[in-house]
Amino acid sequence: MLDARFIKENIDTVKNALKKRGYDFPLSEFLEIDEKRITLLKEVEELRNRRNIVTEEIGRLKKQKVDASAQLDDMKVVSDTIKALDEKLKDLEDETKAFLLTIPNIPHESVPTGKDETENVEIRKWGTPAVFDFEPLNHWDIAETLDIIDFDRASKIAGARFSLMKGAGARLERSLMNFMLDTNTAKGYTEVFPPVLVNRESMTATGQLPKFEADLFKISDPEFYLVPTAEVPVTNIHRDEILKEENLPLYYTAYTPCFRREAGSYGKDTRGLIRQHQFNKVELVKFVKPEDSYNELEKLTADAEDILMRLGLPYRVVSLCTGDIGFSSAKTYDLEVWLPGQNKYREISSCSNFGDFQARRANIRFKREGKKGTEFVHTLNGSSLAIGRTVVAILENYQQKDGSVLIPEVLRTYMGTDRIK
RNA sequence: GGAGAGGUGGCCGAGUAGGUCGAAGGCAGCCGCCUGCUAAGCGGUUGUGGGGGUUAAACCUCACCCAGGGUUCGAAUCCCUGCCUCUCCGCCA
Repeated sequence: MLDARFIKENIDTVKNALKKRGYDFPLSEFLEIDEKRITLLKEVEELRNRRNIVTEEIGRLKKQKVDASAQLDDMKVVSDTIKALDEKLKDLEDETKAFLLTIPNIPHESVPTGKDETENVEIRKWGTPAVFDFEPLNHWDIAETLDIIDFDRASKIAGARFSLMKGAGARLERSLMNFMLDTNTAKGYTEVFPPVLVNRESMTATGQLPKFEADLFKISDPEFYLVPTAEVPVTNIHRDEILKEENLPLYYTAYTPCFRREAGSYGKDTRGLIRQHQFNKVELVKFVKPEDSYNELEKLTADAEDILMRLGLPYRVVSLCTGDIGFSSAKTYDLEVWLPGQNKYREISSCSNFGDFQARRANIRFKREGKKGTEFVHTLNGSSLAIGRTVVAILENYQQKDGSVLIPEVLRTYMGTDRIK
């Protein structure tokens, strides 16, 4: 969420930023409503002030047993007026709030301008895609041969876009979880294991709601949303809190399953593990001081990259352009891992700095020592990594001519073997 | 699922026959004083958000005693709804 006052004072900046994103908002309409709101607010407050004064007087008069019926009658009218104006005011407040909640974040100046994913900019590459002396297979073919993922039975149990990991496949999934969490906690991230059903407020705080309801699984009676990423519950850990400066930055890492409707992706990645309704992910989340957030984004991205390096998986880092970054994000780096089965790089992690956008929605502030007042923190997060896609990458990059798959060094103690065959 | 109790400031904890309560008191924190140092003691001070105001302050004002409604000239205090916490019974991994 952007600050209403910031919008008012920087109308052109906001307009341009949103245009770069491909959004066109009736900002002047917003300003009009907001101005009405302020005018009405002043009016109501003045009436309240008067009521407070007279009401006090009535108290005094009554105590002295003096007749106060004139004041009483007066205030009855004033109170009715306040009530009426309050209703109007609430409408205007709701309107401005609803408006603010649907305006995306302003991209950072370093974000490349572009209309869609074709204009994202490659920042760096790591590793060299292996050269195979045979035709590399897709991960689902490898998995079928090794009997470690059962897609047919998964669709019997649940439906399309679900998977049943089995034997070494299930173990690989679990090994990756543990490897990632262990690596992250060794770097100072605090491990948390949060709820994966959350309330509406939490989804609104991180920006999934109100705009992207269609992407979410929801249950009713009682109402809960299934988290599409650990970002949601972990960022909400500190919702409505005032943090101490000395405690910043805060680093968290969390494993959670993630649930996504994948509405509108019919026909895309229908086979295999790439796009599932339920997948596992280890996430990194940071709460930092505003002046540190872009440096922290680089460090967070490096921490996510480190997982890929340790696994020996070739990847590249892409800076998403203004037309492709997410709604809440001010800047995003995607990590794309090399997939021999598809002969291309595919997203495996997304690392973002949200600036104060989520913090304002979630009301997460901090207090500087010796300064009065509070400021919003900056929030960041990134996957380290999406586990399903990491399984895909390992199967495809480490496949051998005989159909077996080598296990990356760092996973062998977790897997209890150096090869799946 | 059934039966009860409760939600007040950073924390503890007063305050319910409605009025001068943003809220006693204590603790913690901050600033002074005192003291050889520390402790104790003494005095003062310390919430958040909005609107206005100022170069910036000061300052003025509105709101906030879980949340949302209601009654009333006036609500932390009364009524309703919701959320959360706790205790007992039942059920359950």
